[in-house]
This record gives sequence, C-alpha cells and structure tokens, in this order.
Amino acid sequence: MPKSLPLLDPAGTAACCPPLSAEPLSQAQAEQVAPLLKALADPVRLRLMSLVASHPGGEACVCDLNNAFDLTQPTISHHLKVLHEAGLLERDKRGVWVYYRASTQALASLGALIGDPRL
Amino acid sequence: MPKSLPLLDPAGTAACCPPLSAEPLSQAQAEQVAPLLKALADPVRLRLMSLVASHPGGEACVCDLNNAFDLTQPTISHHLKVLHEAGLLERDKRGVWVYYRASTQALASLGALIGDPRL
DNA sequence: CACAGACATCGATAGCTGTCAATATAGATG
DNA sequence: CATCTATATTGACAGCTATCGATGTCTGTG
Repeated sequence: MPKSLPLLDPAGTAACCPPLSAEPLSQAQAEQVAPLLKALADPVRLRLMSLVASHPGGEACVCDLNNAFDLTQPTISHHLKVLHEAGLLERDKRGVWVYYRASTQALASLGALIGDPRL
Repeated sequence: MPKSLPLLDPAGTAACCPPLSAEPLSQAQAEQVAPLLKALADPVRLRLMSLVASHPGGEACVCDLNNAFDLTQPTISHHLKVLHEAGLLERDKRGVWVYYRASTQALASLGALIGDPRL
C-alpha cells in the first residue's frame, strides 16, 4: 500500500543542510551534497535538466532529448543515468518510451543551500 | 571614481539565466554556468566556501582554513584558487596573510537558477 | 642583509569522466 | 517467432583533477 512517507530527503541526499553561510558544513554533509552538484556540473546535463524541467507537462521523452544535442544516443543515456542516480531526475518507462521528470524537491533544496537567503 | 555599475554578472558569469524550469538553457548559457557548479562540486571546496561564508566578518584567513582539513597546504591553496578563479571567492592580501570572502552575488545567482522559484 | 613564516606554484601520479562504436535488452507489431 | 525501434550497457580511450612533495615568492623582523 502507498505509505504516507515523511516527504523529506528528496534524493536520499540533501535537504539536510543549513545554508552555506549559516554554519560550516560538516565533512559528512559536504560529501552528501557534493555528488548532487557534480551531477549538475556539466553543460550537457544542465541543458538536459533544463529541457526536462521546462518541457510542457514537466516531463520529456528520451527521444526528444536525443535530438537536442550533437551527441550519440549512448552519451545522452549516460548523462541521464548520472542525473537519475543523483536523484535529480525521475524515470518513468511507458511502453517503449522512457520519460524523465525533474525532482523539484532536490533542486529546491540545492538552490536553498547555495543561494543563501541572507544578504 | 566609483561608478554606479549595473550590479549584474557577479562572477563575470551567471546571473544570466532564467531558472532551470522556465525555458531551456542555451548551450552557451550552460557552458557559462557549468564551471561555477564544477568549482562547487567538491566536498573540500564546499566546506571551504561554507567556512569562509560562515566566518565572523564574512572572511577567513588561509591559515585558519588550512587547519580545518587533513590535507596539505598546497592542496588547500589549489582549491582556493579554483574557487577564486570561478568567481566564488574574493582574495584580499593584507600583509603576510591572505583573506578570502565569499561572493554572495555569485552564490545567490546560482541558487536562484537551480532552486526554481515556482513550486 | 639574512632569516622565518605564509602562501603560491610546479611536476608527477593515480583515479575519475565524457565520449564513442558495438552490442544487448525489451516492448510493439506483423 | 522474426523484426523493428527505443533505450541501456559495455569496453576502450583521451583528457581532466585531486593530491602530494619540493620549491619558489613575498613580507615582516632581527
């Protein structure tokens, strides 16, 4: 049965941390957050996230994404896997097609951590 | 004379882009933003940013930072250089000591781009 | 000037990563 | 079952990067 889960820890990762400038991140926290940023820190993956997030309906089919780049299909597949394993993209296979959807929670947490509210 | 500058483009980089989910990033935009994320996408550098940003006065001396890690001084120096060249840390040499300060503008822009306001 | 301390740079090395071509898998369809 | 199409996996390779030890540079001090 669908359990009414706590709804936190979007990517099994980081809604964990106070903003960067509040108090210093522990090593454990840093090692938890870094992989998320690493997944995002690539031009192709940034555009993939953006394409998916801005797609009508909030999801995009791999077939659409492949055509947006001058890269081979395995390469795109690789980048999607990286983003998915980081918890930034959710997969949904429907028939022969696979749809990806951005994890708005994970993105929001990351954004909040980096873009300090104070200032 | 101090000019009342536009106040944008914090790191010569990215206050450039609409949030990820508004409309797809161009390749040029992605290639502009990715280096910032890459600089941040390392546990040591994340902690360095956090240590500096959360330090009283908003700045920290390298001598303080060195002791916070089990790494050699050249390695810390290297990471600081990466962050500085990305535009995320500002350097200020005062006598023998060097102080670093987080670029709150760059961080805010990045955070805004990633953590979509909608939702 | 000589020296000591703070920080940066250099050179080397092991490990990671983006890309591709080739191949596999899995769903739809005849 | 045979085949086509969409996506994933594998293996290989070039390029990047985190780290270190050694050394250089600059600054204050005796």
